[in-house]
Amino acid sequence: MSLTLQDVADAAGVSVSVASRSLNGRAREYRISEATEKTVKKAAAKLGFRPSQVARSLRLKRSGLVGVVVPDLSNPFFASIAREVTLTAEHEGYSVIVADSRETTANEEQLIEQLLARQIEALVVCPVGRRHEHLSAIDGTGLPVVLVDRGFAKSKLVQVTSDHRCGAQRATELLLDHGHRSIGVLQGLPGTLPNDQRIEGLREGLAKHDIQLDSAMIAGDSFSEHSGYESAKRLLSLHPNITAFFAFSTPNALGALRLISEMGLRVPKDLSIVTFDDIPFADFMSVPLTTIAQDVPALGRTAAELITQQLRSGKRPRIKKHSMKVHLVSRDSIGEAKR
Amino acid sequence: MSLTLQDVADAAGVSVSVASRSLNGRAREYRISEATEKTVKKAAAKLGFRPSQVARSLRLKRSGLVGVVVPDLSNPFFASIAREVTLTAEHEGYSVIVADSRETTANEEQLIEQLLARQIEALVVCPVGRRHEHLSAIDGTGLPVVLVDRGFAKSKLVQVTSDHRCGAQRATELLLDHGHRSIGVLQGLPGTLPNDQRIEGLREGLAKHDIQLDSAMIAGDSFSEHSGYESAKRLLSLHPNITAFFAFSTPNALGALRLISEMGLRVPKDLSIVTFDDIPFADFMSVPLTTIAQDVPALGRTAAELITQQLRSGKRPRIKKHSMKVHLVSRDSIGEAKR
DNA sequence: CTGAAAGCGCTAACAG
DNA sequence: CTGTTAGCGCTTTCAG
Repeated sequence: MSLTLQDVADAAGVSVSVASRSLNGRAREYRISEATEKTVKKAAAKLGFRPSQVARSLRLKRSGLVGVVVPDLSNPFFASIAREVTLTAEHEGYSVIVADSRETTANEEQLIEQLLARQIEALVVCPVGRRHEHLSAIDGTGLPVVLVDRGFAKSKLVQVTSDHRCGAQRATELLLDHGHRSIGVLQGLPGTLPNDQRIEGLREGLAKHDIQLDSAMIAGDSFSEHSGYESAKRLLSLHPNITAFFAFSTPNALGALRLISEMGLRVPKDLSIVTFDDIPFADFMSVPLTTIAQDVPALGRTAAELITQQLRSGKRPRIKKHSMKVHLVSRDSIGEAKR
Repeated sequence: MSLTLQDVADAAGVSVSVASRSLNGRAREYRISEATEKTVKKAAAKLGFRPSQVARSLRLKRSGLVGVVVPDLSNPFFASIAREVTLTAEHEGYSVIVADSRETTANEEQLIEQLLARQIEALVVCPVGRRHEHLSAIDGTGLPVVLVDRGFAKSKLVQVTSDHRCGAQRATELLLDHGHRSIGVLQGLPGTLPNDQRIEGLREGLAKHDIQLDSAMIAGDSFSEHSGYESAKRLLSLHPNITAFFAFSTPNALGALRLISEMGLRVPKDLSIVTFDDIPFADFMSVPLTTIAQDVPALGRTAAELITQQLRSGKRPRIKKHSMKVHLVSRDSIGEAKR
């Protein structure tokens, strides 16, 4: 099959050790004559020698592999995170194995198991759900683990998430500033950190204006368009006086938008809407959505940095929870509340 | 560090060979007593033994790794392809290493080199550019290689692409049927198969109506929004009688759209537009773009199937070029040409 | 039915 | 300056 170091050594007329040392740029260290080094390198090049990383991994006990687990790689949000990790990993001489958990924790666990068997040196995961025992267990092992996006409030894991609380607060205040007092909230998956932190921000935003959070105004069970549509429908029928929606994800908002247009209403004339996340092509939308945009590449980049730091230093980062700034993108989906 | 088979063997009071055989479900084959098998499995479970894939790979000369190289993982198109490959690979017990070539062939070559060093068993790549010698070389090695999206007309590589020609032909005829005779073409990267096949389809569509392709009506040098904007601008100034644009990618179309709105014109009243590809959220756009949509998951799935077939049979597929159907998504960006 | 031992391709002591 | 050799963790002949 493929060439081995022995072949190169033979071709160069040296021993494997010399060949190994020459090719690994350690000729100096071992005081190998420049001539020999050249010969070896030339032989390797001529033969098209490609050292086996697996043999290397076994010997060095370093696989040079980083695992990335996301719930859905076709979602631009996760793809972007995976990309950032991949780019820095490549830069650092690592390769990335990506795994797609298809939004289920069982898969997530199983895939991580596989990754560990492959001797990955670090793991970044965008967890699916609310359980994290399996992740904590790995972290306890000493393997660097970084969580992205979905974190867990009460865990010592290293995690990087957007500042959902602050973002939600701003969104809320924005609506309040436009006179909205009856705000329908289209939430995502309850129990996840992003969702719950946004609720928290919402509560704080309202509190600033001395308004109590009314849980009857919250609906939704996932970050999907379907959930947005159904929740908007339900809220609107229960509370016809609603003047604005706060959607926790763009799909949620899109669902609401669909309902609104089906009802023959207009945004922002009849109903206002603000949403979390941002989508590509937002500028070309018929309803230019005002959103709280996450800096997705920053999430990925920070995770990657956290990983490389640990890989290099062998030490855990001091700070466990990393919060990425969000920013308001004002478009045109918020109008003045009618009284 | 982590446990070895020896540890399990010790714990179970057997030899490594028996341990290995028991855990690999080959107890029967080796006529190991059920009792011993159970003991071993129990011991392994209790210790939390995880066999080292790298040692296994070395011994078996099978890494269980598939390489995927894309130009930009954050692009939903490529992310979706990567996902499909990942899902089937996972299903087949393989893991996927993804690499992001950042749209340059030099990176692509280098990353593939790394993947080969990792002893990948198959490679799927969405090539960046126009060169393919490096890919053909690998293919010659016997390693299964499948190209997706950007193919190469004159190469014996296995490739799966959309039926760009047929799609372009339909788009062209659609425009012609609406009376458009002066059509500006916003092309992508010339020299790539998708681009050139679309030109071909365009030519055929026109030919059916006895119209000659006028290369002066074609502009553009990449699949980017910038190229779309600039090309539309140039074409419109050179040929003010243009009544419709045929954009080769959604970004190209978006660029044109931006120019059109800057000029205070309306789609489809003043100008019609049809585009290739499809974007998520297209239904929510202010200009509902009529497009020729590719079946992106199908591209990825087919590539994955082609790979698994080869992995299983060890044989090259008979058919090299695989063409995926495209379909017309009629929205509302084409109007009747004014005369 | 079970065990000893070789060897996958590489690196690093150790010995010249 | 260079070569010999052990061994990373696993599977698989080959001998019992």
